[in-house]
Amino acid sequence: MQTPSKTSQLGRPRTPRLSRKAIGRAALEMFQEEESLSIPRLAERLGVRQSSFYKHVTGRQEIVELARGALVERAPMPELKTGNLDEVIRLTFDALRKAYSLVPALLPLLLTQPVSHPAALELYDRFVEAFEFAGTPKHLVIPTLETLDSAAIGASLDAMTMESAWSIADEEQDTYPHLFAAQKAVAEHPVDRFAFLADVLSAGLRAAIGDA
Amino acid sequence: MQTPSKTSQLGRPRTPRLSRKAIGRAALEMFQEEESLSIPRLAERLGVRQSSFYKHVTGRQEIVELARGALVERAPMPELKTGNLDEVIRLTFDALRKAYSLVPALLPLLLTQPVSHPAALELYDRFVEAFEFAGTPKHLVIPTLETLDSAAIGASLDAMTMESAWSIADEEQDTYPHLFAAQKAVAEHPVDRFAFLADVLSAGLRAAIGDA
DNA sequence: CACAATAAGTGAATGGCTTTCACTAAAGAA
DNA sequence: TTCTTTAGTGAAAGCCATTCACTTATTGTG
Repeated sequence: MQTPSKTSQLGRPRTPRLSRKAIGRAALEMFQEEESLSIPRLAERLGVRQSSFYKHVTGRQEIVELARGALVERAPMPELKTGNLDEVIRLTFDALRKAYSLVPALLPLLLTQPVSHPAALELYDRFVEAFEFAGTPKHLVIPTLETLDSAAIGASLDAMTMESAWSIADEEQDTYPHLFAAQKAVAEHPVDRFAFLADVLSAGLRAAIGDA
Repeated sequence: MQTPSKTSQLGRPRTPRLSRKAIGRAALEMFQEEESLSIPRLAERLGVRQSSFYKHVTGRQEIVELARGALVERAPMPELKTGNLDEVIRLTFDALRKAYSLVPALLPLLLTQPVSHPAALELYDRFVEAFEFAGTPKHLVIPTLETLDSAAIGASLDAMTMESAWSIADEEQDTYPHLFAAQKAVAEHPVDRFAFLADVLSAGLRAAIGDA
């Protein structure tokens, strides 16, 4: 008649097994490794049953938002205390694309819900501060940030749809002659997409902001 | 003993009830109206059982690609036979964003799979032709198109996450002072995001292409 | 023309998913 | 100590995509 040391799993555990932070981190990890999020599988990773999540979180969407938080916390915030607009543009773009590139599979989900995680809001708050410090007119700061954010997401997703965004079957090459030739041209003379985008954004934003 | 005129629904019908084109159109319509795609509900719309789709299509992803085709066919192709680079940039961006804005809910799905629908490939083929005609170096045409495409998608998605991409609770306004102030500034002095982006892209791409 | 092969639907089933809810047991407050 | 709240469990409901054996019509072949 031994004591039921058999960890009965039922009832409140002596030490908590879950927390919002742990959920966010595990979700991010899962996105990186499996390119998708499933609550049963996340539960398995955390040694817990699926229903347990709903004590900490209202649903799937909130888990995604926690993953955003975990992503931001992992991403290093650059020093932006320069007054140089070009530098702020490039550093911001680079910080964003580096973070996003870690988890391309998460991006479509991040895109469809507003940013509400405190860590993410704080990050953007600092970006805003830097743009204002660099002389951006107040009403253009948000559009500027949105532009950089979209561009960083687009670039990271492009990198995910590896190779090319356009998939042309061999026998169709003559049907789309210009597109096919252009793909060949860039294959033979590779262009660093990130650098290209950074140049475009830098020149474009400086022009748009300066004209204001 | 009357003949079983009761349309038995079983076996091959005298006239086809489905086609790839019809599926694509219905899927696009469903995305517009319900902001999501479900095969059972799509079957209901088309007066058919869910399993029927798999005679025309290999799976969900292919239905999404057919929706892309339907979207392209609905979108009007602009006249691009000008040699003016700025004009080509603006017309391309505008054509893309107009098409994407019709179905923002579809965009995250389009982003995650390569373009393979013939109508879409033909559209991009013509864009490529126009950029070459306007003097873009061959190896920069694809990066340029990708930039415009990402920007158009980003802008259309921003418009979907209505109001603002950043959701700050009232009691947190002081926690993110710069972000909050910037949001107020743009609210008081509204900026046309599409026009802003078009200006940025135009200036930026012309600079990047010219420098090549 | 007969008849085999193929094509287009159906219906039922499988296995995945998210979410809810009554429950249990521990922690914390009064 | 007793009461309330908290953090887990387990079972179930209701979605979803996909598969497969089946039926019936059409198409191709000798």
